[in-house]
Amino acid sequence: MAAHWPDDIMKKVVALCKRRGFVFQSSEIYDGLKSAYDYGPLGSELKRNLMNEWWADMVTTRENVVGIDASIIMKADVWRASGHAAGFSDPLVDCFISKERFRADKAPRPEAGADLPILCADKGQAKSYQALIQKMHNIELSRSGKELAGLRVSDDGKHVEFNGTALVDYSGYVSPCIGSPFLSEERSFNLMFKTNIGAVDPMNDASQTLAELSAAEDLTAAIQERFAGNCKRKDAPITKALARVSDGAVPEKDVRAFLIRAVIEQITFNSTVYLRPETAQAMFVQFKNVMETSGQKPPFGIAQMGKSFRNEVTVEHFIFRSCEFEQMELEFFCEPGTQLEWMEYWKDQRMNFWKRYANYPDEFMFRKHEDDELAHYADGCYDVEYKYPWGWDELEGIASRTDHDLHEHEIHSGTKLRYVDQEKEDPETGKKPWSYRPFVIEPSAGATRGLLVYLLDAYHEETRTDAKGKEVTRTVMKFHPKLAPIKCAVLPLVGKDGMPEKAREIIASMQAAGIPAKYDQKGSIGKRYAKHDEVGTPSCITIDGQTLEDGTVTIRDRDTTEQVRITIDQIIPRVKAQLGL
RNA sequence: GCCGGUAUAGCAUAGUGGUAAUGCAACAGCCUUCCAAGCUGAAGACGAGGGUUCGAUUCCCUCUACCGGUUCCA
Repeated sequence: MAAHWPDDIMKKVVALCKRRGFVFQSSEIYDGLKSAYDYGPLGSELKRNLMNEWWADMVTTRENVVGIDASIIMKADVWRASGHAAGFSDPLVDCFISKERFRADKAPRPEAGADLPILCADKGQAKSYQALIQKMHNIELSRSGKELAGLRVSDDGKHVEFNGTALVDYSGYVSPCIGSPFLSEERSFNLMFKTNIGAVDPMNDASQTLAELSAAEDLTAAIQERFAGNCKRKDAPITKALARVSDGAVPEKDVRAFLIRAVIEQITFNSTVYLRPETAQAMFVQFKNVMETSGQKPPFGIAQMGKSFRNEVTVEHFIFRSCEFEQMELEFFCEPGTQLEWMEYWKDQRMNFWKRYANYPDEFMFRKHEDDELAHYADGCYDVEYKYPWGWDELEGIASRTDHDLHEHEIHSGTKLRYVDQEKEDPETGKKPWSYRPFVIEPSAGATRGLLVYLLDAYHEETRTDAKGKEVTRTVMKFHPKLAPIKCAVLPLVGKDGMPEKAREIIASMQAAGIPAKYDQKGSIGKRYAKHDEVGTPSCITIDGQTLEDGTVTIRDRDTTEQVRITIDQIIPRVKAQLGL
């Protein structure tokens, strides 16, 4: 944990966010909505500042990167091509004993005839699991320390046995945590937010159709009759479902529910759209349009910032992992063979970016993905990690995705997604021109995670002794001036003697110079300083009696609390310099 | 999801089977010449639903949300 943090840093940051209007819980007056957050007056400024910095760094200061702003609602075909519709529907399984939830495809797979020891965390847990299994299956496993023995996979691999008697069906795997074979059915993980486009709710049609079909004696025949037209299409949900049923792939008891589900899917098929689970796909899908209209050619990038939506297995740590989040992504298209050099380049660029605005740059690091951790199409991936209060965790992923995405969209859409290089020879044929699908480097950052990182990085508590000898704590958010939601506060020392008027005058001149300055007259001067420390305002200008006499003001630094007296015409250049304008 | 914990005003704490107190903050005003000063005033809460009860914020159940663990991602 960083030295500048108190123990309960998360609690304090969350409280400050609410108290000062950075982040509120969504739908709070209706009891709140899980894992959704609203950014208040200061939070929306902070987020906008961060995202503007990213956009400036990635797009407006580079000749070979252009931006897009795509629709959040995208056609289902996009997600079938990207693999999100299928590949992300990971089969999840619950262990009835330990209650853990895990991915079936990642679980250990003891073979036929193997013993199935259940390994618990400690003796107490072993005892309670032993009792639970006895209650559920009426068997007593032998316990040795924290291990329970007696179960094995039958020789044909179909059952879990105890003393030669089949107890339950064997799923082919056991739970990763304790090795239990007492598991629920596989259920797919609903990654994407699905919705329907169109003014008429497709559920009207679905319920009507189901009411008619469910009256039929032979459901399969009734479906075939009702969907005769759709059944001719091989990729129609109803066609696939009927085929699975006739293959016997669906257990008898589940057939009816399975078919009813397929009917609903068929009816909603054409109106189904998804909220994007990542901003990346639009950049692949619009690759051709963007390249042709912007005059770009590889190496070049398409950048996008915006919201994405995922149903998470678990949401946690405030805004760190939420269902609705905001991304800042670049897809950088380059010549095949040059991708790893570009990855090194973007790694540096991105790490420099995060460190630039941080008080503690050493709390960022790279983590290289091991080969077995990489997606099958990727040929390299680094995460930028931050040292959160709960440990190192991800902030940005920089992946080398080969030409996988463009390739998939070529296949699914039938549109060529290539660049034709007139100057170069195709390495395979040796002939000009070279038509290739660019390889892609993808630096994909979480904007809302970045926000959390800088909230944590900025949070400081300083204890000092006040005039009465009492210990007081100063909470100060040491935001980088570029990120600070309020850039400068102008404070009349007291609300009379022409000080407010003078302050308003100064604010008007600052705003005319492009500095968003805020007026604040509420409460004593000390309170106002404390409040602006807490929201991270880098400097406060104070108008006092002397201002009216000689045209000087004091300017106070947030981090040191030191004040210097300057003339009014020095204010703008000084504040501008601090903001890097 | 699951396990454990929590839920009283914006925040922090009281308290009670007969609907709630205090401090800070916020708001209006007065006063105030540099680091959360003072005075006055007004406002604001028992997370939601159900049950037991004459009566529930308090006891019971359910739900919702949050925090900590467990697993997927930006």
